[in-house]
Amino acid sequence: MIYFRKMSFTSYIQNSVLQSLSELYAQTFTDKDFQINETKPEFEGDYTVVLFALVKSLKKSPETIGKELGDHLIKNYSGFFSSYNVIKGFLNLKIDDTQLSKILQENYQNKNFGKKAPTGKKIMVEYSSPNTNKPLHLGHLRNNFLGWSVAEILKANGNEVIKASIVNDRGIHICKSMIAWQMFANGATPQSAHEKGDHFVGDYYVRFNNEYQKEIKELTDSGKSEEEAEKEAPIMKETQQMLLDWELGKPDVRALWSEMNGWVYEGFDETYKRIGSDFDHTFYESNTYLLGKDFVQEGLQKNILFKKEDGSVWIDLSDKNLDEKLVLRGDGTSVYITQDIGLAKQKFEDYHLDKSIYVIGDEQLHHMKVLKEITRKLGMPFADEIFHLSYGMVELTTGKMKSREGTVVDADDLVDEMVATAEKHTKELGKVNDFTKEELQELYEILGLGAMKFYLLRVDPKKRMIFNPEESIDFHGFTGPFVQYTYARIQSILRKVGTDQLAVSNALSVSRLFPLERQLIILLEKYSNIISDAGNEMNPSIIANYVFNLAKLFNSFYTEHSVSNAETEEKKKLRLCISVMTAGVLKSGLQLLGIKVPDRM
RNA sequence: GGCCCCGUAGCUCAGUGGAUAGAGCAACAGCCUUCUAAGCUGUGGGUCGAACGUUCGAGUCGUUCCGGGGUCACCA
Repeated sequence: MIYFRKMSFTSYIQNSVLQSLSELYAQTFTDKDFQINETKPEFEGDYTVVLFALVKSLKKSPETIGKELGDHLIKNYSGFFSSYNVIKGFLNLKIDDTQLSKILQENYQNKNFGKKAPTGKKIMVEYSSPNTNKPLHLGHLRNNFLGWSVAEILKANGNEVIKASIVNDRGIHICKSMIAWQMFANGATPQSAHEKGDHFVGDYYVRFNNEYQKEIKELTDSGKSEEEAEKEAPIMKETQQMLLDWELGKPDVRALWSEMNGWVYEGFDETYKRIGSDFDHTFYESNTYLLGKDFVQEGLQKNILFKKEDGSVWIDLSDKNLDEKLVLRGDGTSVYITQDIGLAKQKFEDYHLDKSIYVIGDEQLHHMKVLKEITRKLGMPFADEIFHLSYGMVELTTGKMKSREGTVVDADDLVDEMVATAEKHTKELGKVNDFTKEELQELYEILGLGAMKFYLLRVDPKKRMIFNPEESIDFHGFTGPFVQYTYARIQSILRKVGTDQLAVSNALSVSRLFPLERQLIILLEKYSNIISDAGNEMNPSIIANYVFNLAKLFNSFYTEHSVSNAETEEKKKLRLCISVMTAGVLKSGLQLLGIKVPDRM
């Protein structure tokens, strides 16, 4: 039986204030007539009602309103509020300790605390979307972590979520790797080269570009213009021919294509498995690139699309401040947007989606806007449920990552480096010397990936971020390991004290709470709202910030108050409950970020 | 040039229109015989890019400008 709380503190306070206002002043108010904030630490109280906006309609001073409202709340909700004070237009309310104990009592063991009841909505989150001509890099990591985390956050908000990826497995870029392999590999395979498949294929892509540049230089040296050279370079001509052969389905080309893509998928799978990315469905462009042509005919009939003299088909988006956009070439072949429209439609039809989310970099904002507008003009019912979750590019201190210039931070290398750093720190501290080799390796992975995921998810997705490859990602402060450490510390308490007595006694009879105790319970109570906010904004950084603040507050509590040597047995029980619940929320929050927790570190 | 995003401490970032703008890193000073010091406590550090405007109240909303980035492909 999963237990979902009906009302958070803030909505309870909001309701009680609304109720009190109407009883006091015989007027109707809405939640826009006042605000509820957390009380600033320098004032006495937990939550603050900001009253200024009420002054006009009530024609009373804010102090008077505060006094009247405060008295009324204390009188009518005495079990909930214990005291109040008014400073200028701020009504500071203090929540009764017994109310806090009650919340703790009811939820400290609830594994689903903060999660929402089913909405019945089905949402697809498409992310990752790699090309098969090169390995994954830092930018893909941000995409993968973001997509995975948003999917989990949407699940926590009660939605059914389908994680999907579309693999760009066809096109000129793969042919480049294939041509270079034919020219230089002498039949080598990832096995014979002892290399991960995606890196192996990626190396031939780089090889292609080197060769291409060499040919261009030779041609320009012999007097050709740069433009001519680019067209005439033999290796490029071969590549273009190969793409044509691929589209015709020439068996030898298709066989090589399958084999090389297979190598890449083996490499990708290894990386995905290690970083914890998974997909419920994978689309392949080789299967979808012909989609979307049927709507062209339909659009032409409805006069939404028009044909130019050369036979190419266009849509006019000038009324939406966008230009004309080509949707079908003169020779009848489709362009990128064509298949995107087809795939969008297929997704909604095959999966009966309520919403389709695309996790794609902000460089494609325009493209996604066009896609949405075209589906709208074509009258497709799902047009408004296409959502582009755009995120900022990851750049290096030295500028953008460019695969051709070798300035790409490789995903596998970075993971290795993070895990190695975790190993170094762990060995220096020497707290887990009794671990087996396997246990140690698992710990390093948990910590290294935790540091990396937290680092990439703690900032607002839509902001571009700058990564300095010279400075390793930190393990102190606002980091994954800091939160993981707090969790491990709590496990240490539980090992020492044991939780047996909690199971027996249900009643928490502590009447007075210390500031840190009540602050922790109040912060824990907010987790539910945090999950909602993160879901509404599709923003994992809200979770990351929350989980950090919770860990930080717990660490203060930890140094200030002892659990095992608590002043009384009742205090001990209370603090055990706080510790158990904090650990649970930390674990749950980190899980939404794709980060695991260790029992010791 | 049109459209979109960003500009907060030395660095990386928080900050639903509300009180004296906050963290982490870096710097400095303390705290391990007691549940894990990957921690805790404290100090210093800011004309919130600039100027007007709306408001009882602006880092937050509006306008203009300055600086940075993206995009405006018959590439994906």
